[in-house]
Amino acid sequence: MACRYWLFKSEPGAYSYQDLERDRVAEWDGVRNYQARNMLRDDIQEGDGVLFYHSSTTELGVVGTATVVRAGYPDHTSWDPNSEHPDPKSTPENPTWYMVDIKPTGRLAGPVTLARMRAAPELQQMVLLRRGVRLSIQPVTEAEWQMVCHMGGANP
DNA sequence: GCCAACGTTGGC
DNA sequence: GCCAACGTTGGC
Repeated sequence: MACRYWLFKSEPGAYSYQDLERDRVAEWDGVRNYQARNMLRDDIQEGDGVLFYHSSTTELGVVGTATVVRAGYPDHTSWDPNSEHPDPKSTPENPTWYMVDIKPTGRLAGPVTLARMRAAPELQQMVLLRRGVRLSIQPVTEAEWQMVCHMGGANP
C-alpha cells in the first residue's frame, strides 16, 4: 500500500489533540486489532500525514493534523503486564503488536465534524463513513486529505 | 474449519 | 443507555 495519509481515531477523554500538543510527540500504542496492526507495521511511513479524529465525544470529527515521526516498531506496552493493554502472547523476541510515533502539525481552524464530512459529496468514499467500519486507523486518499484540510481551514 | 457466544466499538 | 456491526474465542 502506498498510502501517505491516514486517519487516527482517539477518544478525547483518553487522549485528545490537546494532549498531543502538550506532549509534542506521542507513541501510538495500545492498538490491538490485526488490520490496524498491519498498517502500523507495514504501511505507515515517516512523514505520512494523519487526520486526528475525536470519537465517542460530543463533537465528533477531525480536529487537527499530525505527522508520523517514526514508522512502525514493536509496541512494548504489549508485554508490560502493568500496561493498559497487555498481551501475554506478545514478546520482545516475537512481537504481535506495533505502533508509530506522531507529532502534531496544527489544529484545524474549525473542526471538520462527522456531520460535515457525511454531507460532503467529495468524501463519500471515506473509510470513516463506510457502514460498520470501526477501524481506529484508516487509510485516507490524497484528495480526501486535501478536502478535509480545506474544510478545516488549514494549509498543511 | 465451522459457527455460536461473547466482547468491543462507536454513533445515536 | 441502546444497539448494530464487527472481531475474537472456543467447543465440536
